[in-house]
Amino acid sequence: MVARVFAALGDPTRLRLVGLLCAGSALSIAQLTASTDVTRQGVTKHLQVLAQAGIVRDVKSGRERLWQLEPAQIAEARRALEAIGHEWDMALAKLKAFAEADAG
Amino acid sequence: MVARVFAALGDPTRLRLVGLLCAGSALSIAQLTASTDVTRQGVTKHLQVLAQAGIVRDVKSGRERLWQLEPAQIAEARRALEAIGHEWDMALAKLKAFAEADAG
DNA sequence: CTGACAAGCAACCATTTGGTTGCACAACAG
DNA sequence: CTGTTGTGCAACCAAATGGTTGCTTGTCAG
Repeated sequence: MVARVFAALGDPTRLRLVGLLCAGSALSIAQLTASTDVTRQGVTKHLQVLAQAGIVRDVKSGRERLWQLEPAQIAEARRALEAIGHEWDMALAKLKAFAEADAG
Repeated sequence: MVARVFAALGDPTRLRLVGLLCAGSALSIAQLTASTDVTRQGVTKHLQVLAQAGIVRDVKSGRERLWQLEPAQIAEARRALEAIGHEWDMALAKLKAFAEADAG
């Protein structure tokens, strides 16, 4: 469900985490915590929300757990927004054509 | 804040309301309620959330209140997702170039 | 083995959210 | 004026959310 992806992105802290991860390198929980203003446990919870939405993926490496972006769901959300915008544009064009036919 | 837009879209009922409204015609609360499975008050609350995110706008007409899409915020959210995808692609290209230089 | 560091697990808490019901109010039809 | 319809407002409720603290577990260095 694409709504889950939007919900996962609808939090400033999580959006910041995504922003950090989209730079390409996989980051540990401790590293991500250093760039936010919440606790490590809070970051863990946010990462779980993002993972459940399919936005991030974890890879265990030694004693740390590295997180990286999984851009497929983000691309799907983007397509959903494009569809909304496109449908809206079509409706506007139809209204405009109707108004011009009415005036002419 | 773009996070508010994502949060507003992160609910199935609200996403359905947006889908109904992006067809172009402004709809009343009663009309929108008929296409969902929640109460009229529930729809009203959802519309308030969407309005606070700048996604919809209301126009009073007689005794009813018509709602229509305001696609500017949706376009901005779309641009945010595009930026994430783009930054991710750039990082991937950089990694690939590094790997090739390492191999060659 | 011992210590230090990364992370997990569980409990707990306040606030928000999604949803309801009940009632009041405004506007149109007769 | 009376009834019907569309909406608003407020209270209320259960569940989810965002966040914390405390303790345990696992892994690496010396």
